[in-house]
Amino acid sequence: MAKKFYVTTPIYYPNDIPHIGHAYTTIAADILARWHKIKGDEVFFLTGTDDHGKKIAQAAEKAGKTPKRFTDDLIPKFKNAWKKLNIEYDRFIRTTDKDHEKIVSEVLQKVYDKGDIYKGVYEGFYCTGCEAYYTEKDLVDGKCPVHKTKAEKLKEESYFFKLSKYQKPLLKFYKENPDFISPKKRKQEIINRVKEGLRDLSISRANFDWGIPLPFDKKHVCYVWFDALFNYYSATRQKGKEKFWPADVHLIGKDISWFHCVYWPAFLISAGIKCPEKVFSHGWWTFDKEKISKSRGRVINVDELISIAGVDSARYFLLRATPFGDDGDFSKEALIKRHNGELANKLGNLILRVSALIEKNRIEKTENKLLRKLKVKQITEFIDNYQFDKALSDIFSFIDVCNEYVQNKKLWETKDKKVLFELKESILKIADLLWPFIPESSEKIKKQFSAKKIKKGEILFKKIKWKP
RNA sequence: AGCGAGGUGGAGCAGUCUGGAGUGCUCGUCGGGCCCAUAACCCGGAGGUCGCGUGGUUCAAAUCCCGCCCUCGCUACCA
Repeated sequence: MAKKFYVTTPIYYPNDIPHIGHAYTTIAADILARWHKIKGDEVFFLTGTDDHGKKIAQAAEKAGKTPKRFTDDLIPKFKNAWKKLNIEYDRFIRTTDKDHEKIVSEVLQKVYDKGDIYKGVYEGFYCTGCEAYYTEKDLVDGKCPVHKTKAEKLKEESYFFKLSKYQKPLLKFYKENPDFISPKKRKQEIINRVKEGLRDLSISRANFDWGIPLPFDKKHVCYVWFDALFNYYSATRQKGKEKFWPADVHLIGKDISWFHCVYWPAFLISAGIKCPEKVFSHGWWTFDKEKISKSRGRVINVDELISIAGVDSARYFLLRATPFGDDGDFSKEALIKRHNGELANKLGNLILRVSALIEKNRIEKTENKLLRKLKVKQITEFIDNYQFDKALSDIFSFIDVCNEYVQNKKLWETKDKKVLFELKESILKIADLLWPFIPESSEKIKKQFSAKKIKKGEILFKKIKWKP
């Protein structure tokens, strides 16, 4: 029987422009999904948007639209970005989807009945200019960081989730599931903070209505995290999808690891639902060594990312340049260097020279000794352990071996049919392994090299001229 | 301040968990080869006291332990 594999990205905030950060998580999820498809697993890959919340309601009002209409208009931006990046997700969920709203409502009731939700008072510092609450530490000398006006301390009725009650169950859960928080370096960070104690969490608001109403008090709507996190679960309550829960991995940016590693399992334990297998937090990209900042224009959006060297090169670069989980630096120069040096000079060149030689000569079936030098087992292990950079490094080492092989065997003189066969088969294997990373190019290579008559093809990766 | 991560030839990394000659990779640089191929490919060289203490453990430390310096990240209702 086929194994199941369920991978998710966070649900993104629809008012954003899809940028390198969104793309990174989503590409990684796509790679994992494709990888498991190759292995023959039954795969479910979920992404989507978080449509609720006060900020959206306000932005919609400004635009003169209903919140629903406003978000409807924003969704294509994300769907198009994923299409351009060759992301093959199975479902695009929105927190406004009816099935999701129904599940959240049911779970809220369940957790309420259990006694884990109580009515309390939320205190915060309110800035009229922002029409938003700040925590004390956000304020600068008691003033709003944006408007520099004095923030008012306000109290508001709110429902709270008894997070404090789950400190011990969470610590127990982490102990019993040592790989739940990944990579390792995030684990101790989270555990130490949980050990310091947990405060109950406000999960409702009564001063706006763009959200899911609490089933036991319709004056309140569910506040962001409770609503948003459950998307991962509600997507599996559809007919035929039940078997996918619990998720095999939630891919997230390290900024939201606290919510996924603490709130999320606490909610699930309370609701009596199984917890996901793993939450993997990847690192952040800086841009030319500077922190990405929207206000200073230091952000790479998806269109820019693709325009530099194409989709496959962008996908390749993001996963090759930095260990998944560490921070990385993005620059146009670094991307072009990888594109030229690795995809064009090594892989592209190999494809071209071998296809040209085969076109002019013939191949003859033989035992493939060359292929033994490809460390398939090692590469498999790397990908299964989210070490994409190392997997790619090993695949490209084998490409080097192939280029050496052509050279050492002086193929253009000997025209050895058996050696050409070995190369052909090896290239097909390389294409298979690279498919999750660079699907478009991989499919072209496979088509070219499995044809009856192999011909010298188009250049796959054109070199890009670059002057720093 | 607390917690976490990192400091390896000119640049970027791997190697550290499970100690074994400073090993490896990419870029750059110098020299050679080849001409099938995208001025691509292949071979070889130069270049590092592996942040510091000339600290501890050990036959042996980039790797384990201690101290210090520097850089970066996280510190909760903010998606």
